[in-house]
Amino acid sequence: MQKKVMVAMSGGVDSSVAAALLLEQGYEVCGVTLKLFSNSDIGIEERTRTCCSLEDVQDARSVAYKLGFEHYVFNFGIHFQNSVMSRFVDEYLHGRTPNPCIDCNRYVKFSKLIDRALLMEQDYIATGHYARIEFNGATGRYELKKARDITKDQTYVLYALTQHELAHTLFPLGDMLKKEVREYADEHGLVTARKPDSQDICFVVDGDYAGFIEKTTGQDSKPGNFVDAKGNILGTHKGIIHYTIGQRRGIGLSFDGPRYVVDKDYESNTVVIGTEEELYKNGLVAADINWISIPSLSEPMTVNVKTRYSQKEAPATIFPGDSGTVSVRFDEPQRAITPGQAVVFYDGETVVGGGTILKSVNFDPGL
RNA sequence: UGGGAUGUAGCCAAGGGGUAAGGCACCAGACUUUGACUCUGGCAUUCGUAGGUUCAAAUCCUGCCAUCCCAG
Repeated sequence: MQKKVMVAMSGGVDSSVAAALLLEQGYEVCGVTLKLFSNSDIGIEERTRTCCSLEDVQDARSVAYKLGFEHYVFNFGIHFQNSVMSRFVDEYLHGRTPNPCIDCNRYVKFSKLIDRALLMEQDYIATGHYARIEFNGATGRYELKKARDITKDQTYVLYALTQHELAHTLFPLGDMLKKEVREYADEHGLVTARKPDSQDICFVVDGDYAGFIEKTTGQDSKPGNFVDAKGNILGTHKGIIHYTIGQRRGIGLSFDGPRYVVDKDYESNTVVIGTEEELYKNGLVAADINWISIPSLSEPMTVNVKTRYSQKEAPATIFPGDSGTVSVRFDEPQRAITPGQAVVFYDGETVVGGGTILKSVNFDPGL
């Protein structure tokens, strides 16, 4: 019998095409656009364009209308507020660098949306993400695999999906190139065909994420010292939330060459700056691990590792650690390993699992 | 107050008669479904200041000012 799928439609080109493809494939499709916040929530004018603007909802709705299926709007504002925005602020205040897109996927788009979809007697949800899901009969597990269009692969932001979520999710664009998606949208007259790709944090309109944090907390960020690795004071920073590890711009101090943020200390409110070389570490400890292709890690495993979005993977060995943590030891030192960011483990095309970086470490190279 | 040294962009700095290198910082674009990195481009009609010499002065000369160092 015909399977039912609810497509999460952002109002962009990808999710529009995803819906159209599923329809072609014979699914009974309905669309939903998640209302994640209103402009007043993020302190901007009601009319300003944002990712959850009325225009986007209307674009999604008009695609649904054209293709002939139902379209709903779910208000997930409370979930987004609790699980994404407030976490984002809290992480920054504690000196870490969060990745709100991953939180949104983990806590809102997949978990909450799947709950709701199942309640509405749907079989699946679908999104316009570039990734593939396959069931491995040998292990009995659902696997997350890289997209065919490797330049648009989004597995890095999807590592937190559980087996239950993967079992009820479809990624229709996993085998398509971005170019083909745009062409398809164009040929089928979808209004979203020419819309630009989204980027930046959706709830921070002008790129001023620090301003967002200050507005949310109602407090200006506290200035502190820039120091070098030896603790010498070099200058004054604008507040620890303005910096992330590996960052060059915004230090405002002049040296004989470029300097980068190499560490942040929340306790003393200091930002440590140093040279490019000082950014390299050969290991890290991660927590909050989600395993996908394996049930758990019981012995060391050789994998390829990404410590940030749009970064080439690096070979490493992962070791099970205390209380569910994982230690990662890289073959070669890696640049700017940043607490709060996601670390994702790959075995070829397949996502083994991933977690949140707790801290970078330097393993003794001799061991 | 003597003696010495130095003043070139926000910072460091080349240039010592022929029309202002470079680095850092900063700004703008590109790239990017997070923060970043990276890339490309921009950034001194003017060299502490006032005169003088010269076809031509950041460059030579003189006065003044400022800063630093050493004496006392």
